Amino acid sequence: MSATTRSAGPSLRGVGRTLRPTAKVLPEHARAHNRAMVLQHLFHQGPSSRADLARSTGLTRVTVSDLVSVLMSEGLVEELGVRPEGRVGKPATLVGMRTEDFHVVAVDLADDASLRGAVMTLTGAVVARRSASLDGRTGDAAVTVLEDLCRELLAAADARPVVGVGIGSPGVIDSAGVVIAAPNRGWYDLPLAARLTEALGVPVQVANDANTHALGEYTYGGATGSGLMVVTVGQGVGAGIVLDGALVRGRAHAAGEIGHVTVVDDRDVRAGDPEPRPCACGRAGCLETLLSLPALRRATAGRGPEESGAVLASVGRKLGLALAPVVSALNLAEVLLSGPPELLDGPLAEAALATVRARTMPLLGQDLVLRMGSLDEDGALSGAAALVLSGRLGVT
Amino acid sequence: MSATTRSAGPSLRGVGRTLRPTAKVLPEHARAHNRAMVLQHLFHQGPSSRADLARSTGLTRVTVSDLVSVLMSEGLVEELGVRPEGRVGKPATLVGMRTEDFHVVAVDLADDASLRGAVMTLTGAVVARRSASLDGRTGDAAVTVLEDLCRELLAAADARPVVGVGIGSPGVIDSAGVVIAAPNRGWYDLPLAARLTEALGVPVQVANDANTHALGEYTYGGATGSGLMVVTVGQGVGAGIVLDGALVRGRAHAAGEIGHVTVVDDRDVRAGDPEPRPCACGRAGCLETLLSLPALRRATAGRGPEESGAVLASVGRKLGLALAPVVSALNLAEVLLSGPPELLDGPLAEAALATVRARTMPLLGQDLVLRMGSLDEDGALSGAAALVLSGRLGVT
DNA sequence: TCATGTTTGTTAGTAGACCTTCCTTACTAA
DNA sequence: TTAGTAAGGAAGGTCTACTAACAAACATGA
Repeated sequence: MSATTRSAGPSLRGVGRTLRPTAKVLPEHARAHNRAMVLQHLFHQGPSSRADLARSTGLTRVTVSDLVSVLMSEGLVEELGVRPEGRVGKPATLVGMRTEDFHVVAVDLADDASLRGAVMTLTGAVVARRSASLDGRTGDAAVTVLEDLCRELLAAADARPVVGVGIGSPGVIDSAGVVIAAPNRGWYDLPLAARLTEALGVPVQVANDANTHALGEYTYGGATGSGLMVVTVGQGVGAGIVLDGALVRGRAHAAGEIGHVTVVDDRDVRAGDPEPRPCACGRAGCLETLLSLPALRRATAGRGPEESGAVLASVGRKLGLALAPVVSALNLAEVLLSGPPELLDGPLAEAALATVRARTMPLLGQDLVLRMGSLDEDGALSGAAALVLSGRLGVT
Repeated sequence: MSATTRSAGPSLRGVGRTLRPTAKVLPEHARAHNRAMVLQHLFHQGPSSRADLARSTGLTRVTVSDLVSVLMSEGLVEELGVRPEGRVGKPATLVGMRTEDFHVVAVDLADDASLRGAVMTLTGAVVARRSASLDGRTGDAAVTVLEDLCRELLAAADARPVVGVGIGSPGVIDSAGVVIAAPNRGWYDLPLAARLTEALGVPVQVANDANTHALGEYTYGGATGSGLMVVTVGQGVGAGIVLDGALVRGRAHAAGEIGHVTVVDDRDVRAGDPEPRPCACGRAGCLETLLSLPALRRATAGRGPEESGAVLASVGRKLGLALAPVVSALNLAEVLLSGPPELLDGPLAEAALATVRARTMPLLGQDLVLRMGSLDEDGALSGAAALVLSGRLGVT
């Protein structure tokens, strides 16, 4: 060996205290993945032949045929006859996902006063609506209201099979559907998904409402999966982030809580900003004190369009200030705004985009898309439905 | 059916233009995953019995025995005799990863003037060092210098098998090791990994230096994988982010480019900040104009400790300003600083942490760890080595 | 009109990966 | 000495996806 210096190097043993979250993978998991891939293609590309599916997935025709026959035996997929176009060779028999013959129950808990629910097809079309009033109930009583609403919706599903129940709720919620903390509902460490699954006899998925929104935009809105952030503006301000097709959860399942980032401080006041407003979180100057619906309505109330525009633009700049570091750090492809277009889709969005562009590397800001989400007022429900599609069928 | 309204729902067909990046999974991929899991445990927990491995991985003893015998036939693992402690039952025969009998070649391209390289064991101990001077060469000439350095290092590996070559380079680099753009080296769309793999006959992995740093802290430094950000301070400022054990790449492979987030603008000047300095990127007031090593040295030159402390604290506040939205959006667990401790590990880090805490939700900021990285001056090399471990053996 | 080539979907056989079950080995404890 | 326990290996079974080969059904061109 040539002249060398052998140093100790970083210590290694004992590092093991940080247990890495690895899980075994069996062939059957591979099978489940491939099965989900077939469904995914049928869902997004529409009816296809088995040979088409084989080409898109990279699997052989034999394997695809096998997967399709299983899916057909479960009723999830059906044959639709031969493809009309005349091409050379044996005509293809199309198979399609029976998106209209299965239902999903979706519930939106974002509102403090009432729960909104719907029965939807797998494509997100609303088949029936129901709602329930909370009347100030919290804790267990609120769970009972939710459970009753779910039963009502399940009954309204018209005897069609229900794939699952999806619930978007405010608060911090882990990936198993345990509500760690939802102060407005009085829920703490509540295993909501498990409890409702038990009570209803149907698989129930629960996630944060901003996260379900992001999932909904990804699944139904056609947003890019590599770097998507959805900012939801309602009573509060939240965000959901999808990277590489998966939701970002965060260390304490609290990813996306950007509503309480400080955007107005003493220095801003010295530079000309109005005094920071106190926030429900106990501090002052949070993004939520400017960007939430109540704040926006208060700020624009009684003002003409021009004056309102200026106010909204100034809020947009604050949003851009908070977004710029996130866009830079993650190299996001899309930032979507979800909320009333009359407030968000104008000077506010324009100012936000301009601010982000001005404060990030050209390479990052240039191709960034900042626009309104493609989902309408049922966005929250679509998100809850997407949660079920993702959790139960592997379709995103 | 009860009274229902059937609305159109979000359009679905045609969304398919956004092709989801799904890939088929075969049983052999499951095998590779499980094999990596066994190595992972041996690497981090040290020698274990086959039965131990079976318990940790969830696989059966039979399967683990099979995997271990394959790994032994490849020489990566060896039997170490029976476990000394006397317990009930047949004594366990320990197997261990031969971390000292394999080498990794690591090269750090962060410096503009010279390339630093080392031969390391799998645990990150330096066995030999070599370096090469660029003398202003760029483009193909720079690649030649790099290739020669790699050959020298491979020759210095003392006939022990080299698992691979890891290279951390500035610039935007995709996951296949193609340098999309590295202006300082004059590299654009250069398939560096493929070219060197071909030339050297050894698998070569190339990634952004901030990303390799993050990987190094995760692998060797024992940082948590669920929400880690490493900010590297050198000629410029970069960052690497590890979420759920995987590097964040971003839409254009440019994730982590936080050096050019604006942190000083006209408003800050009105509030008392000095004029924003022009940045190499063409704009002004970027984080890099304050936090890069040249900037920090310039700002503290000729000042006493107290005055320097104040300057460093003000830079730390700016860093905290940029970090707060990222910490909030991702609910990060750890932010590590990499660079000279005499500049970073004092008022600067303290001010950064205080600023982040003050500007984020208590739940998010409270448990956040902001500290110096655990890797020493060889951190860049360890990161490049970790890149090889990750890419070639699946060990992180 | 008829042979030819193409594409589809199925059948049969093979290799890989993990499992369950059962056995031997080797030790501790009573 | 006997019983109990744990480690490791051998045999056999199931599941998964692959390759190879083939029949069916069409378009095309001589």
